[in-house]
Amino acid sequence: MPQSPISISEAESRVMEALWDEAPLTSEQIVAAVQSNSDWHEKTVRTLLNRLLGKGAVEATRDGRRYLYAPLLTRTQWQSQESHSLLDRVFGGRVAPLLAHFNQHEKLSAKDIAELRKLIDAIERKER
Amino acid sequence: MPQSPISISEAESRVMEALWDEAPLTSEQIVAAVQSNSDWHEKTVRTLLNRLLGKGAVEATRDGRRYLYAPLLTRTQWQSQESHSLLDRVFGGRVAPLLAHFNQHEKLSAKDIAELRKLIDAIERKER
DNA sequence: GTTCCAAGACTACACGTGTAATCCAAAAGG
DNA sequence: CCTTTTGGATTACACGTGTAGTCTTGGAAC
Repeated sequence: MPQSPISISEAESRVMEALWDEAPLTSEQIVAAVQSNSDWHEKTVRTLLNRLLGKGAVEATRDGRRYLYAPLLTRTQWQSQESHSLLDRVFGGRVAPLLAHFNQHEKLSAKDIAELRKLIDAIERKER
Repeated sequence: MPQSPISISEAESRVMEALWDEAPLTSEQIVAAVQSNSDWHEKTVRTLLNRLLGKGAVEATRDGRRYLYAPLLTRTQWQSQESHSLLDRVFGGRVAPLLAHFNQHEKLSAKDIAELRKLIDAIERKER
């Protein structure tokens, strides 16, 4: 259990993504990875990385004169937090209304639907 | 089509909820409604209401010496915005991984599952 | 009419966040 | 050694947000 839920900002999550894809990384590698998907200044990325350190979302271990950074907050933990937050804030905490919303107001591709059916089937099989 | 997507904050959405439940309302009624679910100061609620006005998320029509407030941004629009944002930011824009996440990492109640199955069935019937 | 009051308008202020620039120390190069 | 480089630490600053307080103006009450 995380002692107290670590909350990260949108921009910070972009930096985490780099580390979730591969870790540990040097700050230089992180900067490069983030910049491949954005046009942020190197300084910006380093600032975000430091804030993540301060929040305890990543750890830094010395490696010679640099640090190697690795995520402490996992992608799954973060996805849970964000999903929960959306569900509670916007859909009264229930999953079905969320999906219903997507069905009625967003486009679900045929592929989406197929995937969802598979999932439900799998869930139900396990359930019984 | 909303001219440019209206973005509202978490606190502001609490005020919108009052208006989504019932509209039009006077500011006094809004304050009362919001305070039934929170302990915010009346001034706070009025500030949020004014910010929503400024953003074009609500409209105010004069009624004697007061205004009657009504939502312009609909609950459905807001739910779409928020859902989309979560999906794009956190799940690469696809619905199935979101549901898969809930399945693996959150608890889906039997009722959730039943509702989901019904939904998928309904969707598929329409689809073919 | 003058006074008082309430609804709304305007102002306040700290904190997080986006977005960097500057400062510093130790390694690397000469 | 002295200088340059470079990663990291510190500082900057505007904007949105949470959370109110103060100001103002047009009726309501005398």
